[in-house]
Amino acid sequence: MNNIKVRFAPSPTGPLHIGGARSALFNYLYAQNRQGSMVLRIEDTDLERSAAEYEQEIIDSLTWLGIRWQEGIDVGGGNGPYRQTERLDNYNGYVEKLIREGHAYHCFCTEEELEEERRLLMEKGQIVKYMGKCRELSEVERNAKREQGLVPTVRFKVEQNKTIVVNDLVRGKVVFNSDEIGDFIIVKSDGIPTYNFAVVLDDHDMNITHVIRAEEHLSNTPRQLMIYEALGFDVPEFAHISLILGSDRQKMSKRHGATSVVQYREKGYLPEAVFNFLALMGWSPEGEEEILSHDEIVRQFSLDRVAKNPAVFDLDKLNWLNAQYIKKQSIDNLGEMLQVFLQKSPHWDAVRTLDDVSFSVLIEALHDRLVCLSDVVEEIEPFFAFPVYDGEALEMLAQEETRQMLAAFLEHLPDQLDLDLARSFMKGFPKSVQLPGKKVYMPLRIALTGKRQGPELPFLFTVMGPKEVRRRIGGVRGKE
RNA sequence: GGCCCCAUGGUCAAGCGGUUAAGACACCGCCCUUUCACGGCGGUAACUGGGGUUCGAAUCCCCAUGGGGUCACCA
Repeated sequence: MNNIKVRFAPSPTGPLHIGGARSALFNYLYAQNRQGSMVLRIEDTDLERSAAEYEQEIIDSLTWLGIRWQEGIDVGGGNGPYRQTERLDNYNGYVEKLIREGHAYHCFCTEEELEEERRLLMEKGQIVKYMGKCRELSEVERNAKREQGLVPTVRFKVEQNKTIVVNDLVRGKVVFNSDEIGDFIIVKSDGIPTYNFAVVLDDHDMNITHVIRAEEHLSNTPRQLMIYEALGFDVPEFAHISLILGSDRQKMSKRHGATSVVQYREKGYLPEAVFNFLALMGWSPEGEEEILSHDEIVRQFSLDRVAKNPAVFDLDKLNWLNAQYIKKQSIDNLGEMLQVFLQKSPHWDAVRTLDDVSFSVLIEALHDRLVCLSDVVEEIEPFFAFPVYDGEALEMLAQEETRQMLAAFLEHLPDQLDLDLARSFMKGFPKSVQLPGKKVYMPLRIALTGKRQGPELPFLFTVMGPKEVRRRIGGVRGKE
């Protein structure tokens, strides 16, 4: 055990996003690979948008994915509390220190004033930033403002013309100049610290050694670095991983379809598949094998192999991976996993009354056909839905040849069927009626299901049982 | 718009000065299968452009172009 410590620090303003999950995953993988630990911290300083229910949902999503942490909101640890709104007392000392040492000051500018300033700068084509109106306010002036009822924010005083270098583990040196950055707010007028401030304090107080987060935070990093310096903190390592984009190369958002982890969970994606898939978004293993177990990914993970370019979310590939993971499941296991989806089927009553053997056969028939678990609802249709015949189907069934074949079939069909029996029977039947397979299989399939495609006939027979098979074929023959 | 990041097939990506420029998904074809799917085999398809550096550049540098991010009392 070394002292490597990472954190995932979501704000509970919505369900866990695919991109957030990927950030969490990379943190987790890095920590696991290096025998370090991980912290889950909730950044809920946006009182407006944060909601308690999302906190639990995020925890559930991470847990579902198989991501674990050693310290955090739900498991505790020696650096708590892990919810920023519960850490307010921790921040005060730092604010006072910054003000005392001239690194920060109270600002009484109103929203309207700030907006006006921005508008003016925009018009003049200058850099839009806070110009430091309240920077040199005297104590007398400040008291006057307070008496007017103005509640101040606290701004960090940005030293001008300083070069700030972010040493990024995936991007290398990234250079910024402080002139582009205006004095920024570190404590809001409601007394709550802003993200850029709280994140530094918490990462420091929690002994975070590696900050692995999405690239959208890269431009914020110089601000944070200035705070680290003003407070005399050691700076952690940074790694900014690029974003996940939608198919139109824009940042993933709701209009790109399912973007939250729960949505994939509900659709019936396996956590192992999503885990594997997310790992492959921006990271690549050394070998050619891309289907990798949790342990294998942990073993191989390294920030050196994290790509710098953004990645378009590839649903096709996720689908393929998920199908692969489904195929790996044993029949029993798959049957178990399918229960909750099966219950949503209109044929649930029929499914639940199946005996164990027939149920296994049903699952075996579906095993290689499912992309995600929810597909099962559609895939079991041929087994249970009463056939509906279209014109083409009726035409085939009306042929004399077909009618005779079906009559013969009914005669030969055993009264007891298991999968092996059904297979051998189907293999031998065409010969026994001296017909080519072509004249037998497709008409039978159509008679039974009304469809030209679907599971193999022996599966159909076995799950339906001889009685139901007779009933359906009898029904067809009744149609004159 | 300023600043920052990025740039290899449709997508994910390997490559880190000398390769016939991997592999995966998707797509197409063939095979297996008297259905569809699964599976097997094969195929189409890429270094954004222009300048340098170098004996030699997908790899290094510069510019252009394109895409993305960020400039909040959001994180």
